[in-house]
Amino acid sequence: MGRPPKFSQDQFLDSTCRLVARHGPQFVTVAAVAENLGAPTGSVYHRFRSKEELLARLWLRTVDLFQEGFLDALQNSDGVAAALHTPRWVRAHLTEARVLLLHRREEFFSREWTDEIRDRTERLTRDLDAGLREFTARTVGCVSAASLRRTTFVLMDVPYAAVKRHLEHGDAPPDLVDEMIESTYRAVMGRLT
Amino acid sequence: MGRPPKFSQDQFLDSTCRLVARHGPQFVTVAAVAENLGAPTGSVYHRFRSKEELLARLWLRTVDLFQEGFLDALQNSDGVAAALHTPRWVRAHLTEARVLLLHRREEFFSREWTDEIRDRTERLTRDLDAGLREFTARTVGCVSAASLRRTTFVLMDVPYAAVKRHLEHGDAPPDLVDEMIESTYRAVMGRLT
DNA sequence: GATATTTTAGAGGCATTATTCTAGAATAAC
DNA sequence: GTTATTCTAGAATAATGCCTCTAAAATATC
Repeated sequence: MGRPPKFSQDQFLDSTCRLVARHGPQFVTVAAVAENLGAPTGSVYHRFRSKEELLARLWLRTVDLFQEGFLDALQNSDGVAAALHTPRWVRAHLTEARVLLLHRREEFFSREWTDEIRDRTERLTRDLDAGLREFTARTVGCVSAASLRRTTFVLMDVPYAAVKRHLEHGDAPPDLVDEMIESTYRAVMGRLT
Repeated sequence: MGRPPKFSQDQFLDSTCRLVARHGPQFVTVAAVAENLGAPTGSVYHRFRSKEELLARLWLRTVDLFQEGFLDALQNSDGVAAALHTPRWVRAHLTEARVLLLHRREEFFSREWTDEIRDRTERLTRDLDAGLREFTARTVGCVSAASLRRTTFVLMDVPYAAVKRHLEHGDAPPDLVDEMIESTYRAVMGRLT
């Protein structure tokens, strides 16, 4: 009952996503988010308590989207496929990729000021950590600090580095990127794979 | 002649550097920069036309500091040494490294609004580009788009990625980082070195 | 159709923070 | 010592942008 909503929570998140991808979080204003959607500024506050909550939810939604596929690849494929998940995901989600990979979490929200936001954040880092540990144990054998650092490097840091330069230009990463990621993977992980 | 300055331009830049390293550019206020130095806020405007100029000059000064050593290594050492310049520089300049490597240029200034700022920015990118091209020509032989991308990857992207995770925690990068950078270098550059 | 509820719509208040302004202090040149 | 100059000192001003508030609109329930 009541007047049916014209603008959903997701629509505001989509609008924010576009603006963040284009200009970065610091240049996003509540007025711009609303205008980009043709909504009045006040309507934003019917869906989100504050600008910070809006940005936090955009961040969490985007990490969710990325991480789900990554963890799946980590469990059900070999290491190379998991390492290549990043460039593939980026090609399929250019806008979201710019949001996720060109900015740090602190640009979106500084403290967790709700139980829900805090829980979701913690769950994401815990799941990622667990996935990496499980993969390391299965692939390398031991989960020393060094071996964990090594798998994190080849599965996350290097793919991120390879893709970043292209995202900054607004381009999709070329095939060469996949090739370099794979070479790096084999070099650092050695004969273990 | 005139009253001798109590606070120099560099002192304001140092103060800004500390604050940016700790909290990021978006949380730096002119009042905080001045207070951090024990200066009145108005004095900032005796040295800089605006907050944006202050941040722009900090960025340029920091890039200068990094790039000088990097280009030197690129010309006078082998590729591995050039790739290892990043972790070494980071260890020697932890605060400046957090400024340079945890933030993008756009967080400091968006447009070049002075001839001087524009010229310095352009010179920096031109010098870097020239250095990378020269190195690629000398080491690989040809300077195709692919070979240039490859050298950029192993000399800049990978070292940056390897170091970033540690900088976020405020730690100096461990030796393992150098080892991974070197492995990656040899793997991607192949037998050419 | 009356009422309760939820939303649109957008103007206005309010807080933060960049910038300017005035007064006075410190120094060099004469 | 006087003057011109440059700076400190910090209060006053102005702009930006988050958030709130009131009015009206749209719908479900009775």
